[in-house]
Amino acid sequence: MEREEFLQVYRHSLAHVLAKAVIELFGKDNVQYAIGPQIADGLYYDFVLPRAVTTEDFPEIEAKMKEILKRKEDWRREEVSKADALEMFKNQKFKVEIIQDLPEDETITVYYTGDDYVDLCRGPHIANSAELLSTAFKVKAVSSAYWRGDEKRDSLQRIYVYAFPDQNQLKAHLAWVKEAQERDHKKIGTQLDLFMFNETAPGMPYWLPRGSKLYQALLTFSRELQSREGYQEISAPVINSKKLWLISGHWAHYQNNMFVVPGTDWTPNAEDMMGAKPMNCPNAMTAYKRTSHSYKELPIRYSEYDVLHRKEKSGQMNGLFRVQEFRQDDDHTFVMESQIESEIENIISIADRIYSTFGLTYRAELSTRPEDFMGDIEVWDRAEAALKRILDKHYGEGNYEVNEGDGAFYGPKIDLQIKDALGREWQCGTVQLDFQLPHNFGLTYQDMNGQLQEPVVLHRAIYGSFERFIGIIIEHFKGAFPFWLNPYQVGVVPIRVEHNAYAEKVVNALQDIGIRTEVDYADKNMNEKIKFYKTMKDPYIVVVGDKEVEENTVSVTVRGQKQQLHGVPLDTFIALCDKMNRTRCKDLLTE
RNA sequence: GCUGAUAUAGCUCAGUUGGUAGAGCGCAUCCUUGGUAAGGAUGAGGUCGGCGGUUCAAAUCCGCCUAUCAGCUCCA
Repeated sequence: MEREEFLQVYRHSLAHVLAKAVIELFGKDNVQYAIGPQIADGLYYDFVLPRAVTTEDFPEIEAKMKEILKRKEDWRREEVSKADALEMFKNQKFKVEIIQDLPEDETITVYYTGDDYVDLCRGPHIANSAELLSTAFKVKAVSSAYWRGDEKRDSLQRIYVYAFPDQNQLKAHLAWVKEAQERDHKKIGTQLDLFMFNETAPGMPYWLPRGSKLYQALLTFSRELQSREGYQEISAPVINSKKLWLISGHWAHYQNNMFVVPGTDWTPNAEDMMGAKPMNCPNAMTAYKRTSHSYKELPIRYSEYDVLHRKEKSGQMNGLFRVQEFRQDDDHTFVMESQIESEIENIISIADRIYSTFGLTYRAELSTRPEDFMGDIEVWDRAEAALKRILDKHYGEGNYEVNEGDGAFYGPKIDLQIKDALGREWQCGTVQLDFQLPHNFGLTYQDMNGQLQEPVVLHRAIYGSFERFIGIIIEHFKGAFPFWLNPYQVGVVPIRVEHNAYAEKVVNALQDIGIRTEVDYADKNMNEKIKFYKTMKDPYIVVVGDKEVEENTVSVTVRGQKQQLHGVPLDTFIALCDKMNRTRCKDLLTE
């Protein structure tokens, strides 16, 4: 905790130093300074400046900050009235706005750093700049940000600074950043030939032969698990006419994010216009509605892996993390209100099994009723209470976050944030209750008294989207995937062409039990073959030559290990692969 | 969409103040018949993201467009 306080005070104080440095570099009358909070790895400050700051300015800014610290100026706290504060900052539009938003009787504090720089601030701060001399900082980046995060308001230049208590911690952090860059899934994706993009389809990945195999392995895993839990897979049209989107509400609320197909006469907004689906829900409702349902059938779980399209604003795309075409491991479960709790419990247990297979831990977040909610408040209350019971039971009270008022207008939700090997968090899984869509589509079931009731719909995804999830696990595993997931699981290397026949026997035996195997029969140096499979991070590379042919064995090189296993009986190796494949274990077994 | 940046061979990148392109890896052919991450030789491959402009001359300077990256905002 002491370290936390230290970071807060120092980083926050450094933000003032950054602002002071920028003002000195650009001239007091040329700078509007907005706000400068501390963040996870340092701080930032937002400015309006006469020109764009570039990376070439960074050393100068750093030098100026150091120079300011060396002046060892005293920091002075002063309390001022609102009127005084407004007068004091009359040329600073953002400060004026902040002050105006404060209550009339609020005591406003300002901090002086030396006599020539003052900033509106709650504090606390250091007493003298000398206290910052031992800290380590480095300008990280500059980017634009909107005033108060609103794209309709002023665009500001945000200068980010890494800040740590000492050089070693800064160095360690920079090393971490470098590690993250090396794990970049776009880079590894190219190296391993998993996927690509083309200018003609922005944000729509091409899955290449190797990437496709990985994709299919994830799909198979999901299908296996879910079919055992009573999920029934369906597939539905990718484009539907406007009629459907009017019922679901997407035409009114989501049209900007939809790829729209004009009708036969190309008239805008004509009745025969169609839209590519951004979500599976409306078609799942349609499938449910095809017939009448009894309470005895519920829950009905329609899982779906269809391709979805969502139009993004340019500048929003980011490798596989944010795309315009993707597939979710989606499901819509139709339940009675009384079944919500047990159904969600089951979903969480599936999520546990999926995430733990990858060695990913996660954290749950509950989002509750927003102000503009729709439906019956009592149903909301009961549903939220049920969700809390599940979360308390599963994670323990207080071991999950609650975002009050952050739910969707149609129902509360639980989001699952997974944590990767570098400690970064990603939102993947989501479980959302929906009281609205069943109503819009007029869905019903007959209860035991023969009365028509409206089912509740549960939307859920565990990987989230395959695309994003693959991006995450590429970085999590740094491209060295577990055996069951790797595009090719075994690479076979015959030493000379005379060994091709035996190699073929090995390949066939592996393929017979469903092991994805590649082999190079070409008449070339074995080192080249091994090198390629190593580059591709194949978990096992099997070399066969005279000795292996004679003894019916294989020589195995295990990914990430120096020594090889010689004279492994072929049957033993096959059994090993089979075991690893079936158990989906994370580590590569050697015996 | 906004701010900044980038776009040269399949990949990773050079290309100095404007004088129409290079390297390494990869690929092809031949030699080497190899026991675990680069054996040797030769060769193919680029209208320098697209369209305009300035200039005797543009990968290089200017404008517009497209895509991508770092962020902001939003999201799976």
